[in-house]
Amino acid sequence: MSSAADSHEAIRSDKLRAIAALGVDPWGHRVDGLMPIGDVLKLPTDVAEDQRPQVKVAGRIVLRRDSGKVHWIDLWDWTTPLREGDRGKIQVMLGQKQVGEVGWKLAQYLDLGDQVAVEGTFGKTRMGEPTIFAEKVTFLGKSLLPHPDKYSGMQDTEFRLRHRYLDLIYNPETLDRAKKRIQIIRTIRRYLDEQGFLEVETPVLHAIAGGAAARPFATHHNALDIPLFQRIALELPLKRLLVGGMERVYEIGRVFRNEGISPRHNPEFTMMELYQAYGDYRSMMDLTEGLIVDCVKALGGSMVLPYGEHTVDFTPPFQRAKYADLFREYVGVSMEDSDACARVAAQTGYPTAGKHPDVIVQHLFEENVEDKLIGPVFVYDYPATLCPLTKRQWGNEKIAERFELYIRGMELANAYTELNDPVTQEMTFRSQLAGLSADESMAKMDEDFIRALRHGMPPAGGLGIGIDRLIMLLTNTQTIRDVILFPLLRPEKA
RNA sequence: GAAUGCGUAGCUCAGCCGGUAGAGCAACGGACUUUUAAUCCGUAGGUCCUGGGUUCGAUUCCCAGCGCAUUCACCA
Repeated sequence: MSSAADSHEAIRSDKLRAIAALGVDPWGHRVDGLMPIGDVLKLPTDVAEDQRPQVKVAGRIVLRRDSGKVHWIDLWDWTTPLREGDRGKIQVMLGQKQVGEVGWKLAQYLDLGDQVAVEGTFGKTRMGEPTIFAEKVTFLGKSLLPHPDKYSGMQDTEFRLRHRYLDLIYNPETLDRAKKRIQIIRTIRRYLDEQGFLEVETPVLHAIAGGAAARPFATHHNALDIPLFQRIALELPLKRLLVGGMERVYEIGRVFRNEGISPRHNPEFTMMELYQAYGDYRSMMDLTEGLIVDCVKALGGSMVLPYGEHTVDFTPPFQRAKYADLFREYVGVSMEDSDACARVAAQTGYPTAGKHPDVIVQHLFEENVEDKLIGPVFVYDYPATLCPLTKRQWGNEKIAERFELYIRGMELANAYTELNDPVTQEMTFRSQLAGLSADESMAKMDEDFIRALRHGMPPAGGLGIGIDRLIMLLTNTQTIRDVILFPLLRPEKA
């Protein structure tokens, strides 16, 4: 006997043919009048046998017990998380006398992973288990490959990511997170819509990948014979819309950065950016707080959510702290004292020669402050040179009107009073370009954007939120790959 | 990109200080009309990630490669 002839797949294929030989389509067809299994499980079971309600459900066979003239299968559909206590699925009894001749033959060919619909009465067994006593079985689809272990499920990270469809079935957290993600994004849309923002769609393919300092993915348009880049930010097109009089706009969309992969970085991720005419970074703080509080509420109620070994308290108002104050507190010197900063940086081995003082300040901030920011805390008033798209404070050119929202050391939101002065904007673009190495400086100067600003952009506040990281935080997920259904993996070898 | 760890049956995992491998579940055959990770009897299932090296002999030791994970680097 060769192993191939004996394989799970071969055996299941044989069963599939046997099912077809019964005159039953092994790939199923439309079924009407189905009830969600979650709803059936809520029906009362303590009724007399002749009073049992008639039900009809469809789902996947996740467990099977065969005891002679009666088979028991556990059916699962997406309305009930698998493995949650013993109510994660519904038990179905297939009795030889009850399901008819074809139904009984069919029962002999059922495997874990197959999909069936059953009709029957709903009650409980002698042992008190809620059960559908099947009168009719309809075959809906064969699983030609065996499913994961019914008890241990799937543990291997790579296996889970490469078989997300199985992960969704056997690890309830996966489906739960996917649902929560949808709910959070829906909440953001509702919140912004209520505030009068318009959701817009801007191009993914850019001739110039601007709006952030990141390496883009490059592609090529054949008919025009031009290089194109996938967007790395939403900012520049949205601000053009501000110039065009669209006073409150936002976009929730995928951006792409050709950089490393880590528990917090996926090459494509989802960003929300919004721009509000006549606002500033302080109006963005209020809006951000309201938005996140709404998302937390949408998930169920508690304002204190677990994250890893810690908790995060989202009860408003969030703390607000000046960058310079935090800097002095944790670094021990004033960020305006360039010599002192350089000295502290040099002590830790950081090369300071030729670096702009603000770059050194930023380094020290990242090293000494960021991971202390348990938050939620709005850090505001940044050193200006770090923020090329941000308006400077009126009367203090060294300070940029910007904040970042930190929670558990993660940057969750980033907002500015937008720079609407085309002359300053062009200057900061150019000075930034001058500091970039050759491969980083690819076509970042967006002349058309400057031209748009010359036509007059209203003063405005702008906000960006990394949606994936927000969802990580709100769903207690430690890796971005688990809030994205299909994170990038190296392709399997053939 | 670097360091470390991991890769064994469909799944979850043992094991081998070098003598070509085991368990539970799944599968196959049989018994059982109220089971609950059903139980009982029996059977089969493996390129021990890939390629080299050392050795009489490598799944085990060594080297290289591939994949994944963690940490770091990169990353507004």
